[in-house]
Amino acid sequence: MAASSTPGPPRLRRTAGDRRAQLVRIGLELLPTTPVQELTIDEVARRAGISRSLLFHYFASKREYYTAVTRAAADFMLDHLLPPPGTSPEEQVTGMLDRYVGWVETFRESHLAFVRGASGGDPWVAEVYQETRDRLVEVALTALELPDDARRRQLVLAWFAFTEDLVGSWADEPTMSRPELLELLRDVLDRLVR
Amino acid sequence: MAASSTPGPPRLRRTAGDRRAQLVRIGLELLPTTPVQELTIDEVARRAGISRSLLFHYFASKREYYTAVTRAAADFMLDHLLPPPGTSPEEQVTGMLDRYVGWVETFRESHLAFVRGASGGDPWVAEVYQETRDRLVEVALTALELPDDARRRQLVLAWFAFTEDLVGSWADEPTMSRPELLELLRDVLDRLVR
DNA sequence: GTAACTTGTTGAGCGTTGCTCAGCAAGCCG
DNA sequence: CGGCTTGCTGAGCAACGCTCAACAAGTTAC
Repeated sequence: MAASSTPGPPRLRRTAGDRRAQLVRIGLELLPTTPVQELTIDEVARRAGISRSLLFHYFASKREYYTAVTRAAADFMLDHLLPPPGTSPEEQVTGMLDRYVGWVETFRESHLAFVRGASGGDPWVAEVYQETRDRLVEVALTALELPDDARRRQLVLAWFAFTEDLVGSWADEPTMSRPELLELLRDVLDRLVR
Repeated sequence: MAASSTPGPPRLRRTAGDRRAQLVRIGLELLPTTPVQELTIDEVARRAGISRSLLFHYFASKREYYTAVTRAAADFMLDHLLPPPGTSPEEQVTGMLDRYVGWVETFRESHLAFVRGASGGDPWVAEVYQETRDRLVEVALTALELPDDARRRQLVLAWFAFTEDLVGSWADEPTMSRPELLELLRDVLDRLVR
């Protein structure tokens, strides 16, 4: 009734790809302020200007939706961190470390949201996160020119946890200079894997 | 109607304290299998053999309930980890480390659930977790006989993240002996705070 | 013993949210 | 024009958090 008397904005019809991309993008925009799993379908649909039902047309469940959002966030981060081709191993390590600190400084909220969402209990999200970390460990060990055994993997992964935590609190309250921080992190890593 | 024809178990009336304790205990039992925030009032009430309404009589909201459960879990862990009075500083440090590794080995699932719930997005739960860690940092720095400045705090907290991660994956796949693990952790901590 | 009072306890019901389904409507082809 | 695909919606269900008025099991006062 209201619809026929108030035509409203002309119904916009998008291609499947466009719509999916838009929905994921909205999820990414909401990430900094909302834990992934607490994104409400209602809110996302409202922002996209579509009905709840349509979202379920593209994502079979809420979980599938926020997993897609998480994956997009992970890919975004990987793109930012992975070393450009053709750099020396040493440059790769220092470069990644530097970019990682920069990343946390710049996308503080988003990064926290990602890390949190990851350990926040949902196995699907955790898996995406684990894949991302595994990928980074692989790249790091290659750049360090060290063999990739189980023990070293564990140590580098734990060092990631250390780094995430330290850079996070350091960004809140800088208790040392940026170069000092980078050197400390690098130093801990070196001692661990050798 | 059904109630009058089927008297069922005689309605048990408990004191307020008993009831609260029972509800928190049920929450703790559910913790290993369920992220705190996903505990459903229905499930808890069903296990306690009471109506949903009664739970809301004791806890004003679901959040208040699972925060109480989290706090109980944190207290439980602190009781286990804190050094007994009258031990030397050195014994305190090694003892806590040893007990912590044992803790993760024994209560693997529960501990993961606690850590996860903590970083899982809810500020209230995160606060309980932060208080717990702060408390541990304080004790650790005292035992190490080192001053308690902002920088050292950050480093010890980050070392906790490192330790949690490493002990967790080590428990899954032991890539070194237990004494080696303890020595490595202690070594990293020593180097960091000195 | 019973009336008054406190308080542990419940059932009915509301609003929100994840999810389903039957069907409308916009573009494309014959 | 008729038929087809497919983006899209509205109504509605089930589960969940939460409220509220009222009941009933103990306890105290007379």
